[in-house]
Amino acid sequence: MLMTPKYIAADIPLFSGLPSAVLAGLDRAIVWRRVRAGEEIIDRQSESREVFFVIAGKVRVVLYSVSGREITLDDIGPGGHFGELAALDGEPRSASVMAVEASVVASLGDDAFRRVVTETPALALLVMRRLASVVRTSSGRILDLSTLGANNRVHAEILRLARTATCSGETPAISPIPIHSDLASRVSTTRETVARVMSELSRQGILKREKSALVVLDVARLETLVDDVRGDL
Amino acid sequence: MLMTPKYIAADIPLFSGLPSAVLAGLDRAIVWRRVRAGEEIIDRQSESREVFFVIAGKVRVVLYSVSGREITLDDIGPGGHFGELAALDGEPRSASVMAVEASVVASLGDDAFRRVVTETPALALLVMRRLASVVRTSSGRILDLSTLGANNRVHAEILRLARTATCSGETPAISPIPIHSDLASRVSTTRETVARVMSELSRQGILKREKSALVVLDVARLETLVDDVRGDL
DNA sequence: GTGTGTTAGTGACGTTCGTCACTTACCTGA
DNA sequence: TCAGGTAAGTGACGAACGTCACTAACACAC
Repeated sequence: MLMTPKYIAADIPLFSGLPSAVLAGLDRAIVWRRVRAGEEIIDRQSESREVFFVIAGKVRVVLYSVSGREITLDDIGPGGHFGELAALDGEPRSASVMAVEASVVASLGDDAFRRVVTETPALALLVMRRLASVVRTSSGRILDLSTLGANNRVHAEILRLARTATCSGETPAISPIPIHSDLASRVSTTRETVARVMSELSRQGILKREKSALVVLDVARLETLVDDVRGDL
Repeated sequence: MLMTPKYIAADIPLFSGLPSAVLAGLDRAIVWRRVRAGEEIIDRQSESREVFFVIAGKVRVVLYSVSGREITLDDIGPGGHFGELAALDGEPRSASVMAVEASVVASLGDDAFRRVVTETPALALLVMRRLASVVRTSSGRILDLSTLGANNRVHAEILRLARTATCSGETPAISPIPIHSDLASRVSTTRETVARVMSELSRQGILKREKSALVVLDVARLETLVDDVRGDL
């Protein structure tokens, strides 16, 4: 679904600092696209090499097991980019990406991407930092998968959500309420396990499901649930 | 354990193509070090920021669970480097690194590293590609941890070892025989599980433990063991 | 030889959690 | 208001596998 170019290269935060000559070149190379919720942007087994930039909306990086089970690696919002791996090393796509909401994305061919990145040291550094951050989260996830049981991974994930949702010392309200199956896909377990863990947390008075938010009543107790088992192993 | 500088910056493959003026500068900044087998090079909770280059020997990147359980992320040999994450983004170390063999490593401060990387586009590209490759292996591992049971992860790992050990169509011999607990740490299971899987494979005539090598007698059957369960999930 | 240390191999047991099979609760549109 | 679709909650069951507790095999030292 192509678009009349309402957007320009300067709208991509990663490129915002570039000299206007470079931006002009990029404008010619960038393809803008509007995608519907659920639409696939990168297919794991495609031969494409472009880099994508999220302007609006939200996309999800997923892995599929042969059986069709879905593993969520990351969600990327406005200002983020994805697809650099194939553009950098020329290998096949390592994951699939789909829009979770209606989104606007820009795409840039691999050659153009490598050129602009190598020409602009500051940009190269940004890309490297983004890669570094992906490596860090991946390592964290490997650690979780290796040392925590499924229940505790759910605990840990709720804790993460609570921490990012909360403004300051207030009792955190996670909103909108995450879909259980999404949560399950993020921590590599099943919908049922997530439901059971949440029931149990409610029963213990740690969590409360309200109309439109998940309220974490007792963060401290949730923390000990995670840490204890980490230590017990 | 410092050394008299028997080595120079040009001995680091990553830097081999640099102009000699840059190399001279690096020579002044690089610290050479000889480490004994088992010695720790990076401690996860240290504040250091240097990048290290492996000249000789072998180092292992590991994560420790709070309980002390060890998770191997990667082994790095001559020509490889590690420690870029902290040097790039200034965050704390994400993993610990120790020498598995007596090794020679070079280290470069984070400022100097960022400078030389941003000054040299080709170098930036190499670093990005290395990061990309780390992301790819991490994703693969997350997939394995999420979709494969412990037994099948051992199968998959033996298969990987067999594939890299074999020259061409011959029956692959893995040598030296990997230590069970090392293998276990790489696929996040226990020593006991590895031993049991190997016994079972021997019983089925797929694997044979010889004097100084592990011979994979039936690669095809090993492959189906992995793929079947990937599909069955 | 005998001692000490590391690596392997294996049996028994119990927990965890994925799977299956339902029921229930919403929401939205006709 | 009823249908149909999606999300959530829960019970029962069983396999997988981590843990514990040994024994066995081999090495190197003295």
